[in-house]
Amino acid sequence: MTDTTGARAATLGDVAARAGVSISTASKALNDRGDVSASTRAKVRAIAEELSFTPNAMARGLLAGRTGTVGLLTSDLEGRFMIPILMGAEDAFGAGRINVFLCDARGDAIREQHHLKELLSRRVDGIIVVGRQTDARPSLGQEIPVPVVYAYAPSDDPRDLSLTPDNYAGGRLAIEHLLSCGRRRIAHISGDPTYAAAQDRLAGARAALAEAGLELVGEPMFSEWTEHWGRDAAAMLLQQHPDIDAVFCGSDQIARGVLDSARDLGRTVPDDLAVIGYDNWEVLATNSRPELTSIDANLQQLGRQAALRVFDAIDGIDVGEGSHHLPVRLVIRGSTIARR
Amino acid sequence: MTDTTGARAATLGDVAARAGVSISTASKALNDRGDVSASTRAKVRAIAEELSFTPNAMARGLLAGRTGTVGLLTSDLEGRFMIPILMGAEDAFGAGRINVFLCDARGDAIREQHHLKELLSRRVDGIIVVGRQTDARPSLGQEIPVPVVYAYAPSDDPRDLSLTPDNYAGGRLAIEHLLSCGRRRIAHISGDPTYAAAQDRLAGARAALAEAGLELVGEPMFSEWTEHWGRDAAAMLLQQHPDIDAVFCGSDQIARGVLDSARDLGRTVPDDLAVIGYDNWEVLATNSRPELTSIDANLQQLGRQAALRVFDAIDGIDVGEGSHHLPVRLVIRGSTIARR
DNA sequence: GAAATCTACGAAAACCCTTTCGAAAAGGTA
DNA sequence: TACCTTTTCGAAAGGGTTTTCGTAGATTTC
Repeated sequence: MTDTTGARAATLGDVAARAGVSISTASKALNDRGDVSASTRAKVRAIAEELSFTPNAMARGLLAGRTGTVGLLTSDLEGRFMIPILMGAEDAFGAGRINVFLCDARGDAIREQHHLKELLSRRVDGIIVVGRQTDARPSLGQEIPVPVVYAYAPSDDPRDLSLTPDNYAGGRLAIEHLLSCGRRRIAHISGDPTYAAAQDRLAGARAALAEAGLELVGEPMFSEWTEHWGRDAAAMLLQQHPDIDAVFCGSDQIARGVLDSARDLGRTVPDDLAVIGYDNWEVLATNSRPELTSIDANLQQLGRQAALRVFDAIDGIDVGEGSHHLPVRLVIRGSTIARR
Repeated sequence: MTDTTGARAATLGDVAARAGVSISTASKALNDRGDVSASTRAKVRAIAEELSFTPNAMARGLLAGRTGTVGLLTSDLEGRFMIPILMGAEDAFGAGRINVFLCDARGDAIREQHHLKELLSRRVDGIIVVGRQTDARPSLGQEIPVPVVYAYAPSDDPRDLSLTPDNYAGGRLAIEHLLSCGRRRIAHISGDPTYAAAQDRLAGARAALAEAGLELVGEPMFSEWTEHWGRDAAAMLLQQHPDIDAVFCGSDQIARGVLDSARDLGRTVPDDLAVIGYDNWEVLATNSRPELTSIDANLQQLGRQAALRVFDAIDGIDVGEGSHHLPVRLVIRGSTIARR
């Protein structure tokens, strides 16, 4: 246990006293400001180094009126969508010498309010709200004295700025890819139909099919975002419509289940049946047989974007409002195109 | 975009002025301290509410010498081991009105130093260092003016306090469970042999076997922590030693691969072959056929513990030193015991 | 009615830093 | 020598809060 208790951190006053100069001179020496002789500057610097002086960010912030901190308010840390977003944001902020307060509300509105108050009392310069679904979530309100950006889950108030992945485009992209692979009889297995993500992806898929003069084979199948459901659904599907040549899955987990059932039923992927997933969850997508083609929502990029918007807002740049749908990306692997 | 720019947050002075009392009286009224008449207190409270006054935590911290913040220094946010630890810590801190600064060093020592300096300049009251492997990592040093606790990856300096899951006990537990299921011919497939986790689990497993007068069947197989390797290794293993009745896998991913190959080769799990994983990664463990028995490292608990230790250290309680190995837990599912 | 005791409030210090402005010292010019 | 410029430094304010201590007024006691 590192515990140098009692060893109070050195203050600027300590440095100044030790160097035999005034506090103001010491400050100027350390910050390259004002008129300080080279010798004095060097001396102060040396002493500061020796005492391992670190300016107190609070005292500094008190003066500047900015803290150089940002709050990251998530609904559900567990959710794997949070992590890349969080990484992207942390990354962007880190580059700008801003530190991140992490708060996990556990999906509880009361806890969220509580955390929000804490963040405000810490005088964060901005807030990013990360939701766990792409469904709209309640706005924190317009009364917040710092800029707020919503990531992944958009705010239900159009006056807020929200960044969310473009699930519609993702659905299109998936189908367009399958079509370009020569598939024509395409079915859709997805997760919980109450998720906006499920509906948006389906809508995109239908639009792309319609443009090609096609329709989904059978009704889209909804239930859970699990491998189990993927297996069960695929088994039913292949029995009812043995003539399908592709399945667009609402998630990689579902796709894994579909691959499993397809193998059980003697269908060869991708020759006989192409399978495309969604989310590009590497652990699942790159470890299946064959590896899984998937749609990647560029979440880390989304986190970066959110951070940059907050940056701009802090600098007084107007960053707009409304829901912005960020582009997604197709990652092609063996489940849709045979190797060589 | 919520942006009430210019709407400076209300200060205690504003409240006091509006209430027609002095700043000190206002402070006492809001903090239930000192002698304030009930009527004055009520009045101040009402005004504070009206102005939605939130005390400036910086100014408060400046005085108190404590910030009520803790730094969480991770090496690799992506790693899924971080997240539960982070959740546990955030949870414990949240209960104590402490906020968490999150810093991701991306596994880079220089970036870590950089973040450390930032945290110190923010005058965090304590630091938790979360590593991505259970291998010992370089200590941050003894010169840090606040308590430091290492979680998951222990520090290489025994004077530091480290909390790490007990992989040795995990290995024992896995084998003891297999033995109690009546298995006697047990093989081991694990990941990267340079990981302390791999070696510790193996050592625990061997110890448990030795106590039963048994040995591993064949040499333990090491390579990667992937499903692919699990499949390949299992195929080899079952060819070389068709008579094995159980496989202890170093990770759930490997176990998934083993299940896959076993099915391909016509082995029935668990009747014919028991499989046990490690990490209890729910997404993998509960979606396999059959579901996977696994060892859970209680990471969220570990995060909580780390937070509590930091709490204690902040309160001046000596929390000890050295590497502490936290208990792990067996989660039994269908891959080792047939349903009913 | 004077002295002692309470009660309620305010002034001011302290926390640590940055910044502005004024002053002193050093050097140069007429 | 008197005056001016340049350079270097320090005093002090300001930021928002908590806390200590002093004081004025109200109330009680003999």
